[in-house]
Amino acid sequence: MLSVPYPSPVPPTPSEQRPSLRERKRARTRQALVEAAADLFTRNGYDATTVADIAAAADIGTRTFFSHFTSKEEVLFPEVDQRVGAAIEAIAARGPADGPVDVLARALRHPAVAASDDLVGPLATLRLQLIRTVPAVRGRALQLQQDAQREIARHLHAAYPEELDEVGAAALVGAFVGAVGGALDALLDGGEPALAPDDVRERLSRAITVALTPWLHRPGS
Amino acid sequence: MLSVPYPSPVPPTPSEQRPSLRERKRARTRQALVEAAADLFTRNGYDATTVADIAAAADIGTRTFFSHFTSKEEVLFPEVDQRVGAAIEAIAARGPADGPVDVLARALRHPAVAASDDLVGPLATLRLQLIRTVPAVRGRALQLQQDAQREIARHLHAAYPEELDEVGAAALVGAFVGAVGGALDALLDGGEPALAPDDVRERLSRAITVALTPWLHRPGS
DNA sequence: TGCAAATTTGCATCGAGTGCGAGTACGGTC
DNA sequence: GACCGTACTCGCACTCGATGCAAATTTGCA
Repeated sequence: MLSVPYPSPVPPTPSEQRPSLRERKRARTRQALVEAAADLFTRNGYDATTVADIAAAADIGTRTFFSHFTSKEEVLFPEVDQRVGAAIEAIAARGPADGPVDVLARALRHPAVAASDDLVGPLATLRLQLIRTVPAVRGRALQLQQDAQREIARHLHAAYPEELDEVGAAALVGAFVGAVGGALDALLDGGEPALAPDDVRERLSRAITVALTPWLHRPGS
Repeated sequence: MLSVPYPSPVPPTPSEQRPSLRERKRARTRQALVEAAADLFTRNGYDATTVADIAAAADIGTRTFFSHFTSKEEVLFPEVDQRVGAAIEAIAARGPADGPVDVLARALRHPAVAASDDLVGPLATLRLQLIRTVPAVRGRALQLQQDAQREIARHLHAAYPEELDEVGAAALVGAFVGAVGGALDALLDGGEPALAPDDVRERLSRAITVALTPWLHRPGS
């Protein structure tokens, strides 16, 4: 549960300062949208909630919603960047004795599958449930996961330029994420539509164990 | 083109006979939509082509499009079922000496990653290009891939009930598909937006080799 | 020939998402 | 503290994907 220092949006980036009033205000609005959306999705369902509803609940013009999020689904994935960042940090913080597999295994323990977990906050449970029930949300989650994979693969290759070429790194990361994702999917399959955070946490841990066992005994590649 | 004496069973799918006139007609219409869509997407681009355009080009009412395909993206994936079917066949046709890994490796050689390849027909190249450039199409492709994974995992578990439990099978399939997908993604990364079928075929083959190498030497799980 | 089921299609409607342009708030300056 | 450039807000009009509904047409079959 590492916290990233500053969100630093797009503007000139006050290279190491407290965000300006304007930025704080914008962040607050954004947060209000996320919370309003979570509340409405929970109470009325995803499809039954319109963007206009969300904006109204956050006391914001409908049009403004789309200046914070490019689509309705996006509001469910507010902190993707930080997750990928955590995985990349894990790669950077590797020990001299660690091989690619070790590093990846450790990286997955923290930020995990990039979109299916994150058991923190009120969004987490809701998000997981919507991923499993709303096609549009699932599609978006899978896209973000793929983006994260690409990013991680790039860094992994950079960390082990001699052992892993770009394709090999991509294959390895894909195998890891695919294995954990598949296992988690199977484990979640039996559960209720709305799973308790602790239950999810437990199952995720089990999924990672199952998925990684084949590797931990013999370093692939 | 031989005609078979028909005992005329039930309306829903004469499961092993020549399709009825109604069904043939419907299939023809469907095919016309696919071809019209492919043509328009190629010439004008995906976003610039509306569903109404497609329907008009196929000389069909706009509303009817949605009785054949549930969404605009769907028209790019007309034969998913057959692909998954091929993979499942490969599992069913396994030899006595084959382990799960062998079977999967063979299954992937034929229908492959379910959505990123299929190098046959005029749709293939176009589809691959659109998957890489249009978010909506990519999202849909990833969903179909995940569905296929689930299905294959279920069958693999059924084929090896003792060696693989459900979660293990899902993890294994996820690892395979993830590895191939990741490798293919990396290999395609350098290429042009529109890749020649032969090029894609060659790269896919290479991706599978790279992805599967770690397993081929020692059966995981 | 005639009826029941399936298909096609037009029409109305909803909601996501975008371009445009005016209004408003903020940041930095003199 | 007033001033101006810039970023953010937000209403309006509009396009397009998608769905419900019901009438018209076609096919299957007795």
